[in-house]
Amino acid sequence: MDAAEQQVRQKGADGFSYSDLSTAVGLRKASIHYHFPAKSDLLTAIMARYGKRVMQELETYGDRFDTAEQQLEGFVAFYRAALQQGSSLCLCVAYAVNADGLSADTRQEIARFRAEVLTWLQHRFEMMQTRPDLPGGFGNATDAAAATLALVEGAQLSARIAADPAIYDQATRRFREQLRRN
Amino acid sequence: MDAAEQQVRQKGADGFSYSDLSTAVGLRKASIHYHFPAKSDLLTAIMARYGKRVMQELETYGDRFDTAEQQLEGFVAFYRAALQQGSSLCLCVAYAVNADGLSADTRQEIARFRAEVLTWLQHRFEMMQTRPDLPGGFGNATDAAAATLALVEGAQLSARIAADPAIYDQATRRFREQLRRN
DNA sequence: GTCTATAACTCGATAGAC
DNA sequence: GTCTATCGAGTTATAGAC
Repeated sequence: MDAAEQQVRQKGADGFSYSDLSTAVGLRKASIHYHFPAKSDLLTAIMARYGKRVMQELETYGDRFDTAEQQLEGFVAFYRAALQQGSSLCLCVAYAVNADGLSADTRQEIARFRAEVLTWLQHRFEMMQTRPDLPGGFGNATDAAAATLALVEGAQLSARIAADPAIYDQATRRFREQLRRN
Repeated sequence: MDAAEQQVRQKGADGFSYSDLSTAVGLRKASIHYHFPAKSDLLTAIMARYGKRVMQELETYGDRFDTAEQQLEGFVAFYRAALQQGSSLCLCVAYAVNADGLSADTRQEIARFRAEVLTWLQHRFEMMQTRPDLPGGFGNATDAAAATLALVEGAQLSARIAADPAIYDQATRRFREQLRRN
């Protein structure tokens, strides 16, 4: 599953085959079909595991960072780390383009993960709203959550197309500065 | 090429075949190969035509809108219109996921287009900077341009995954309000 | 320019031995 | 659980008649 996740995030759901995976893990195609009979089973399993892992990571930010601003900074940094050398994307971004070619199960897993991330983001923006003395207003918390997720995912895409992770930093700089100003 | 562009924006570069295209345009596969010998030729031609068309559209905004703010609002609306029913993406977003599977020519065409769009955006933010009396500061113009492109492309992705164009409006609302406040 | 026909290959998936 | 072998379908691309 590690190998499969890597392949999806680098080349998309349609961009790798059981044959590619076979050489990557040193097993034959048929052996992989034993564990994941259909490719959609594999794609769904990867997405479920990915979502669980990411949310577990985000939940630790409450302990590791004092303020909502720092937690949001951590969020931006986490998506930056996912870029690696500029070749890897967040899994649901990698899935997005071929969305209608995915199974209903996979799509549902994607939707569930995105809803959880949006809720997480929204809570952080709500925490900031309870302190109206702060300079950097981010407006409605739900809108701010949607905008933030779009920004980091769009920044990942930009960095990927340019094959330059620094593009991610550039696209998110303004937002990060706004957090620090608070 | 209209049919091919539509297919790419709906299903990605790897998500359609000459066979699909064949039924869409009422010609046989071999006839399409006559015009575009290799698929990469077709993908490059589509990207070049798309980039030219979009930039021509953006250039008209100077006449149609008085202020930089209005032109940027037009930009956000243009990317919203590209979404259609939530099924269609900006062409370079559709290309992005499978970026390393594309030919060097296609990648170069994508890079050229993105550079032109970023320059266009940057100029609008620079126009706004010359009026420091305005409330909504967008910071460094180059950063703002990168952030804006990332935002609208990320918003397209979010709307697409959710199969709901309204998500695009939500993710871009804050930015549009900031423009109107100027 | 468009067609039929087909080459050469890869895809996801299965059968059955071990 | 992993293997060899293979099926049927789909893929890009080409040859050659019209």
